[in-house]
Amino acid sequence: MSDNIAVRMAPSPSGFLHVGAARTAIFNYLFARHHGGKFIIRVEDTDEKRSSEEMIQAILEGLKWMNIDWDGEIHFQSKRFDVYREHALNLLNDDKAYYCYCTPDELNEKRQKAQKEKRTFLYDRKCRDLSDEDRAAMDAEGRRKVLRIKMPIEGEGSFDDVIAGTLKRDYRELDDWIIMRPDGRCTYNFCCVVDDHLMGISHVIRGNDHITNTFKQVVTYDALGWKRPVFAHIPLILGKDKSKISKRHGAVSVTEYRNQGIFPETLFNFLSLLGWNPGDDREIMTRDELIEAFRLERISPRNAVFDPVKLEWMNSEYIRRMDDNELLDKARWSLIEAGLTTRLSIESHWKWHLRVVQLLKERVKTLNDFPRMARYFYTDEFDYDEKGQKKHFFKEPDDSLDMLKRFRDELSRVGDDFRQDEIEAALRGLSEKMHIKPALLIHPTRLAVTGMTGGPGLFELMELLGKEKCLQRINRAIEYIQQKPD
RNA sequence: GUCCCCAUCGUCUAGUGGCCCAGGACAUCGCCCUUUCACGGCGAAAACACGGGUUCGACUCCCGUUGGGGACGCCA
Repeated sequence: MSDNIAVRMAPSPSGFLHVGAARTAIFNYLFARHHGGKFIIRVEDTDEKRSSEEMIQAILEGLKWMNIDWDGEIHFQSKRFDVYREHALNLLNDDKAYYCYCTPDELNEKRQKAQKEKRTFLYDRKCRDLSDEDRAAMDAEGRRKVLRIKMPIEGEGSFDDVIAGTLKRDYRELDDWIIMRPDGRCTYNFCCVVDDHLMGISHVIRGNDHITNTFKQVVTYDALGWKRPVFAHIPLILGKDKSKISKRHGAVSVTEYRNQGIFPETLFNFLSLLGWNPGDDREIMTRDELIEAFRLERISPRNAVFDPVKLEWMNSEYIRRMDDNELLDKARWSLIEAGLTTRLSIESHWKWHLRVVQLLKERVKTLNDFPRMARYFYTDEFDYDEKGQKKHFFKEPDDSLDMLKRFRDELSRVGDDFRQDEIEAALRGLSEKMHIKPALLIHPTRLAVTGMTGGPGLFELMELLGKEKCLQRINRAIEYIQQKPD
């Protein structure tokens, strides 16, 4: 019923997938899938100076990582100049465009003059009404020429936008812009119209920084006798200081979030909720739920600030809901990369590593938190937390030493399978004998065994570490306290 | 500067004239749970930018001010 729905993402090759572009892609994707329409990718590389294969690959990789799939082949505008030229020339034949012989230098001079006089620069249409003789003379001189479209000189242009409503603009603020360069390559605004029409794009969903372009583009549709698509200009993503998000705001490319240990599902979910909401209180939503709920009309017209803190929270929600085995499968790489373990170890001792992940699952926000918080499971090389040692080792060093030594001796009597209930019984038994609260024993022990003041339950953590490791680390702490001159 | 857009808690937002002395989420702060850290539970603080209208009644409609953003290329 809606098989005539088609949308596109039109990235210009910038070298990486920006979160703003990613969110535009997501909205297009969600809209297409909701309606069972097509989602096309068209690379806007008409300016070959600024394009390269690597840059395009980076963008495509970002999309693939977020599992955003597109329909059909990827289109490259750089391969379609002939098509654009043909339509540009049609406009010339229909007297809806004309050749302009003004040089960039002349134009720049006028532009600067206008700037100095605090006027908006608009092309003065010097060449719009050149006579055939004038043109012939210029051509005879071999002067370079561009093709400009004839925009209405006065009156009001307008178009309907799903998000912003009816937008109007006085034609006196728009000039006859260039549609084709001297070498026959057409420019963005023109190529965009031609492609959107030829590719059957029904809805143009893009950033609202394109609104000015749209006034130019709708005139082009009309001049070509083509039906306008539906426009939906989505608000921009802002940084913390409320200016358009950029590198100085921290991470802007999806790759950076991947490197920070954020799941693609999280970023997808988070970005889809920036400027849009399903109309109820849901926030953690599966892709299918998002597709089902997505409505263009519910996109807010307001710019939105990107909040990385909420992104991390959302990621922690995904972690907690994830199956343990799957989580280990994802976390293993950061553990390996941090040099804490090896692929072989994880594969051959899956159950043990799985236990590590289970103990940390409730406490991490990103995949990168695993190596940080699991260090002591993998290596003896860790320092004691600064505040922790002051409080649990050196506040009453003699007491700490006494407790640690007595607990060590209790522990050595626990069976070699070192079950957590037995460890706990040993500790609580000792605390009773000493007439002290268990916590007084627990804190120094935790610090001795993990170097940290927080973490998973002490007894389950010790069981996983094993008897030998625990005794060894407690002894090490005892020496550490004895050696430290106070 | 000109033009366009926007304006609810710090942030993301709900709200389309009475249901709102404004609801949810993140963050913050308390309390509970607890060996710690988290999780979880309960609770607190926190917003309709301002000024005029319209209306019996405005967060919701209109105008203006202020603030913010964007666009002003032979870039996309």
